[in-house]
Amino acid sequence: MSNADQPTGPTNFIRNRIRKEVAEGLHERVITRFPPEPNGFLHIGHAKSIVLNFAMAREFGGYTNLRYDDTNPAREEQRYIDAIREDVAWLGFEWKNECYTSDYFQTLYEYAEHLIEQGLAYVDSQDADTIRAQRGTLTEPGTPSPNRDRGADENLEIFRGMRAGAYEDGSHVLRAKIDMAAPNINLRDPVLYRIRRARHHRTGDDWCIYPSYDFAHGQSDAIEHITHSLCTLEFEDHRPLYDWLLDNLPVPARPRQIEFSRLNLDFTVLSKRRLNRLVEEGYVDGWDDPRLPTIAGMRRRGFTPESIRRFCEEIGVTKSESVIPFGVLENSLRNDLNERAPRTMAVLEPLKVVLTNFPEGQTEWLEAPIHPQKPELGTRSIPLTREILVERGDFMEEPPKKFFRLKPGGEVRLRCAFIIRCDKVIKDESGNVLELHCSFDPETRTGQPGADRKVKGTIHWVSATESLSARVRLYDRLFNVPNPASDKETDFTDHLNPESLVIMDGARIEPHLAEARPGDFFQFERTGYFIPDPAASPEKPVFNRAATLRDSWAKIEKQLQQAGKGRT
RNA sequence: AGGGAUGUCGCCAAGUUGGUUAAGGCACGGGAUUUUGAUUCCCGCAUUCGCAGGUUCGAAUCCUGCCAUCCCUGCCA
Repeated sequence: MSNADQPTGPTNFIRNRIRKEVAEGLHERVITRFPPEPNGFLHIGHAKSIVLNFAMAREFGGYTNLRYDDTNPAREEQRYIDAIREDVAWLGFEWKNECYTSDYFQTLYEYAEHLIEQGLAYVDSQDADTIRAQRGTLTEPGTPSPNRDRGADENLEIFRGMRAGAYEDGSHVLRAKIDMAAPNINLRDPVLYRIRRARHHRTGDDWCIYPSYDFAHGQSDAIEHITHSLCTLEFEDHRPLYDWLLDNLPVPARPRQIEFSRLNLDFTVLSKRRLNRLVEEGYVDGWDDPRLPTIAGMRRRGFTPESIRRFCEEIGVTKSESVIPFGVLENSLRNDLNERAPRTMAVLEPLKVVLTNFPEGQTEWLEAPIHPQKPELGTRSIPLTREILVERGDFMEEPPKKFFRLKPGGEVRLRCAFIIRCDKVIKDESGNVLELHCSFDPETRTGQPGADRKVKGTIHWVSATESLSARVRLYDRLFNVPNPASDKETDFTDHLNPESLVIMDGARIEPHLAEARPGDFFQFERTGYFIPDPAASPEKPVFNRAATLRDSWAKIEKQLQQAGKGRT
């Protein structure tokens, strides 16, 4: 899998700008970077950034680096690095270099000394609270630190002492000397370095001072000769600082930062903080829970890399904040899997049907197409027996109008088999339907001349004796409100959907599904797209539902219900 | 004394050197095909571009003012 097998996406302001710059000869090639902080798993919002970064570089003859932005050892871990690497690769992208901001710690340190020597940075020996209080407010300017005019030599001496470990955590910071009255708060002498005795996952105890994001990011971009540093809108205010640092440091290249709006999806959360809480507090089963919008979760849910990439291209890249309906994501999966998924039948909530005119003890093997629109994909064999199972929901004793499935005295087609008529409903003493007695019409058997007789409905089924039992996990949206994080009064976890996971242990599947392996995907006809769970085994098949099929009957049913309510 | 952004159909989003009929996708409504109420296929869906003025033969595109929303006061990224 290479970066190149993606089609060029629709036009957007970044692509247009780069195209123009390239046309003007500003760049020989475009080099981008994807810079996650390894403090959590990647989610669909990151995918948007990944797709953008790789697309721009690919389109303009360059490459993309994967750069771990690891400047805060207190929050970063190796396991996240590994997960991120796996996810980017799984999405289908090949980065040129695997980089770490920590690779540049020495250079960054030298840049800091350079700034001090130029009189553009100073050591502040006040505590965090004091510095915060002096920063001013949104409408009032800050006040200068008493250390602001410390001489370069003294600054250098203390800074070297900081690096050497001579001082306590928090006793000094290095600050840029810009403008305490700047309307942009990021320019009010931002902190560049802090003392932090924490073991770094890569550099160990080599350093006890660490650069801030602002001091690290632009310089790292320059070191890697990144031409376009694409990031999200909240960094827009940082761009003047990004530029100030690059303008005042002897960097080897001059990258430009361009901001775009981050992805929002309804009925879920896309902040690492909240995702982390869901995982840490046990609301979900780890970072790869299929209900999570993490790449790992979506992979386990059954999303394909293709569908995620397509989604990211469909939604576009702009600077306006937008919320994409979750259904758009599901749709891109459906579009992909509709083309590629082999068809099979599974009955989630079985109801026994006895075919009274079918010989007892006989198993007949039928050939069913793997894909109705693609006969070249061949057929599969499915066993038919006297006793079969159909979906409980496909039978109604007193159906509403337009119910085209099984009802007493009614006819329906068994997919890939023949038309049956419901002759008798067997119930227990409390009125629960136990089984149905049906007779089939041999003339209508698939392949027979009578097979084209029309009936309104076709239902799926499985042999009662030859099918396999399986566990099926049905996933639904994690939250029951469109924007769970919007409400300031309640915690977002209050909006968790209690039915986001429904486990069906009595499902029955076609026998060939015993051979299903991780990486396979299927359409269970009429019910949805499913994949084998990685934890499943041939002895105990488990399937996860990635998405339902579009269901216009559900829509009609809803309308009927509402119409009924309206009348009373 | 604030600064930075954004506002085109229910949701995304093209379109911005002003040029006449405002792409496309999703959703929605209608119809056809269908042994998945799936898929596929037709048709419909903004006299209008946050609002109000102005410039112009002509404005979503230029100017002025206003309104709404988002981001910024971590030694997080």
